[in-house]
Amino acid sequence: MEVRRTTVRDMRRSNRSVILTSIYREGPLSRQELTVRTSLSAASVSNLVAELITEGVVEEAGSVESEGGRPRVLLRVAPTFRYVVGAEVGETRVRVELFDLAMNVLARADHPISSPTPEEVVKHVLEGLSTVVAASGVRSGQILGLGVAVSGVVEDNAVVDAQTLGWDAVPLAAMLAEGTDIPVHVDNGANMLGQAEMWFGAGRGATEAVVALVGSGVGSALVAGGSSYRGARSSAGEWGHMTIVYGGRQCRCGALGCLEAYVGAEGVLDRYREAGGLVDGDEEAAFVGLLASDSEPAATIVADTIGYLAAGFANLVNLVNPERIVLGGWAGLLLGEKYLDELRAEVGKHALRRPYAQVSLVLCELGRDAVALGAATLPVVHLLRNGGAVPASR
Amino acid sequence: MEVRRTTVRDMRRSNRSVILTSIYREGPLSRQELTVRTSLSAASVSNLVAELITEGVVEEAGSVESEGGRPRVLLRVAPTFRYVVGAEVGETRVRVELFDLAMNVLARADHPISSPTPEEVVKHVLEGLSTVVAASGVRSGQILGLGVAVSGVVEDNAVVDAQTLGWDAVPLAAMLAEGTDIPVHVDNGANMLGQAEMWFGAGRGATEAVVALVGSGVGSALVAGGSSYRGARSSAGEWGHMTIVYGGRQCRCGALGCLEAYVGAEGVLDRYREAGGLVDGDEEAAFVGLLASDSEPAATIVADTIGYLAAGFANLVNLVNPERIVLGGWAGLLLGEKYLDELRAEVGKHALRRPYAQVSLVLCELGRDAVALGAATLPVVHLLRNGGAVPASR
DNA sequence: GAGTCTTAGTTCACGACTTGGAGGAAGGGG
DNA sequence: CCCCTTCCTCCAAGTCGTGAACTAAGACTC
Repeated sequence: MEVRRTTVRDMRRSNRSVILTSIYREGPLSRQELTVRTSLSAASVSNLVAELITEGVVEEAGSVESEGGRPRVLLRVAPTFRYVVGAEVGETRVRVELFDLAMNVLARADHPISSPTPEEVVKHVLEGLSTVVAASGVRSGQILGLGVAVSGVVEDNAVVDAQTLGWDAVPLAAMLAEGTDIPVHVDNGANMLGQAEMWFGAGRGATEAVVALVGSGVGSALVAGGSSYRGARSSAGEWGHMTIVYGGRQCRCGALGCLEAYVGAEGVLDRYREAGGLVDGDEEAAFVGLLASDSEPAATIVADTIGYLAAGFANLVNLVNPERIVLGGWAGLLLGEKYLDELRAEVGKHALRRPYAQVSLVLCELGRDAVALGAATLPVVHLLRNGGAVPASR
Repeated sequence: MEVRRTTVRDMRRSNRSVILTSIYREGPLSRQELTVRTSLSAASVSNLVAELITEGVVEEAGSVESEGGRPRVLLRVAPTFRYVVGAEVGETRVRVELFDLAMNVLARADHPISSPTPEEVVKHVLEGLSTVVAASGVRSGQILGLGVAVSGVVEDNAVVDAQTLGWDAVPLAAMLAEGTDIPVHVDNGANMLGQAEMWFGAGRGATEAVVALVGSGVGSALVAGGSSYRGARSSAGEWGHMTIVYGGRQCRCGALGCLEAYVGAEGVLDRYREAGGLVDGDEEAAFVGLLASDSEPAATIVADTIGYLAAGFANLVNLVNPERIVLGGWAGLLLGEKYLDELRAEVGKHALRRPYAQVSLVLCELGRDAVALGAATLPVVHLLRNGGAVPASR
């Protein structure tokens, strides 16, 4: 129950946002189609669109024949109106990518990092930013914002606690802002990958969904009402540390029986090793080996993993009743590519009939490099929400 | 990312709603306080309040001295502007209560029911409605709406699937609407109890919360952003059938290892019985007996129950990061009254440090009779959302 | 190739809205 | 009785979406 006043200005902004969002999300549209979709009057659509065109946010893009009369003029968000930058901060590298508003990659920069201290990361992100700006030839005033994805809990768009990086209350947004004039947004990596899948991948069209990521660790992004759910203090979605075997295996979080300890790649390989399986090479190679093996212990471990993972999904299905679950993460994809049907069937054994019948389980479509893409959508979300108004500064 | 146009009429309605909601939820307020809270201009507050007073929704309620100048006139929602009715449909009885807008009970009617067929329930709800209307002397045109709480999944405010009642796709709202002119709202019982706790009980002030109900079965109401989260098709919150012991005890839902099979009163007593405990009397008496017993098996069972329940809470804490968990349900209250501290400590063992530090675990304050109260808030929510505009009909 | 039909988009007067500022109302203090 | 402070209301100004009338732009007809 939100309580916010509305002024006549808010109305204008809101309607600009409605129009701009429709054009952006639902491809080129004519004014006439906009009046239908938004239920605004033709007069208002015309008026608002004219304003957006004057400002350069929207442009005409050919026309399409109508049903016998004057052709409809198609409108799209001008891809080169502004540009956005997305950065992915991993444990071993920083990747920075620059996109136009149609989310075409115009430039990319990767930096390996040795020790992921905040200072190091800030330095590499800023260097990457300079690199992609220079490489793309985009003037920095044309850049709408920099979205940064970090694997940790991000509160208030700014402060990061990341156990894997050893960070505690790092004011990353503020640190980055010291080195650039471009507006900075920071968010959690899993949420950003989820965001990318929801906008451009397997989540398109869904409003209630879960993007489940299974890699070495296990996490998820919850999507409620079309946008990511953050909980009270931004740490919602910690699906990997859900207790699934009470009193079971020790998890690296310290608790017993977490889902991650059973279906995270590390946990799976540990179980395989204990069952007498042969684990060699790096984690990913070993995981592939496990899936390829037709030995008896391998089959058991894989079957068990599917069972545990299905129970984890079922818990999501029961608790949040999503319309779609999108499985991703490198281990999740490897498993899913081979055993998606088994997984679906197994979820049915653990979930309640009704919500199970309403959910579809699908695989991520974008691959694991979409994190920077997701991060780059942060400034775009901002733009759409503001109805295309860009900060007056600079 | 919602897309809805805004007109100048919406603006008015929205601002009326903001003012009315503030007055309703934050007690008597003066116009001056309203300008501060809503950030509307004094002129608009005055204008809107005048309108609300003319219509009778709001009334002046004394004045309070200001800081040296003209005293502030307090405003409140007129308790007798309209009335609301809440109904609780249980397996063995139907309870109907009539409230004024201040949620004082003016009349109550209970009907035992033998076989909870839809027809029977509809009949008893309508009879209860007549009874409370007659007993209270309220004209039926003054009744804003009838909220009905059913223990089952309620889609679109209307259609009910309830396994415990043996109902499948029962159009309860439509059936009730045939027997009365009063607008009917139907929702899930757990959500309604949660709603009551959020507005008038242990949930006040929280916006991200979970109301966990432990009785013979186990369920919950998820609250996100101040209102109940329903998921894709209204069945969110099925916390009881979360797998918590993979491959564990058989649950009545058919799956293995559900939380309900361990912490639902029925499951607890089954475990007690298997451990050699003495279970007699009805379920509730037996449960009280278990808690009162100082035998060795009883102590073990209770300790285990606390452990399982804590793991269930921890899963909620990790996944949805609530600021508050409110424990209710008759068994939950019995357990909580005696072992709340142990429960809190145990949750810490299963949950991640960060979200655990952000959540508070408290007991329900309203008792189990608050379901009808919660149901009666449905029409009130409607009224507040519409800014006090009542349907013109009748 | 002029006229006509159909659909798309635009212009404009109108009513509804919020707002800032001026002014009135209501109490206390000298 | 006057002045001060604070709360509240009235009014002119500015903004916005809307419906109706109007223009634009193709296709179709004869």
